Amino acid sequence: MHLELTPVETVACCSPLTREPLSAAEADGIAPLLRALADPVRLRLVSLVASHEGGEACVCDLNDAFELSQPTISHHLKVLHEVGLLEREKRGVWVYYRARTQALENLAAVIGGRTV
Amino acid sequence: MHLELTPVETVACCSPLTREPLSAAEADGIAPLLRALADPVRLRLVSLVASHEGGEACVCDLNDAFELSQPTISHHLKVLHEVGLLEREKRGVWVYYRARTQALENLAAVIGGRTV
DNA sequence: GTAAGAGATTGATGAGTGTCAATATTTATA
DNA sequence: TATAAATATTGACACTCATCAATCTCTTAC
Repeated sequence: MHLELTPVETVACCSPLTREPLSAAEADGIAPLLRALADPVRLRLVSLVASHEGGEACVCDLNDAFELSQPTISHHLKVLHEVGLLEREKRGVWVYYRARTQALENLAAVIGGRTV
Repeated sequence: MHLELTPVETVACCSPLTREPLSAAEADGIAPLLRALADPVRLRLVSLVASHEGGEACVCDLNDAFELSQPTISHHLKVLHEVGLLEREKRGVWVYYRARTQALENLAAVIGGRTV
């Protein structure tokens, strides 16, 4: 129950980039989402989670997919979670992440010029 | 006639983010495009150009739309051009930029999970 | 309660970036 | 040729960020 809107919640309200000029406020809302995605490791993390069976993936699996330290992966997951692109769920000792596909679709709609 | 592929030319070849895990190479190709878009000013620049009548806009108009110095706008336009999202054309003293909407659509397809 | 494992946090460091003032380049015109 | 206007480039500075080693927190098992 939080009142602060994550960037992901602010993106569903904009018409496509190519239809009419984005307002400064809209751009400020969308940019953090893109910045979160604009890293090769985070792109692959989102892709790994989203395409994983069940739509979710355990951090333990994600760590093995990269030749990066565990804190680094944890940091990237946090960035994606804070911006609202990934959901977190702790089950026992393990943490599972799930992609918000609706958020990705909304973002794509703003960039690509299609209506959702 | 250049042989180097701009990021924008490498993005049309990937299946959606949510369908199968992005390879490291694919992620390296897409990230620069997203990084170019992941700035509020550049987002608005692309939007201004793309939604402008005729699909193109003069730099002189773009400068007036922001309270930023002329070199700063020029810098942002260069970033967008280098990555292949904007095309440049010089006509007389003025320079016109045009958005590569196909590139935006391809990028949106990778993010949003739809096939182009 | 103690040990072990999963994941997050902290602090540090080097690389990258947005911005501006100053300057350069290019084009048109007088 | 000289002058003015439109863009681009350069150099500098503050700030952000990706990464790691070390440490911490939490959960389960013995």
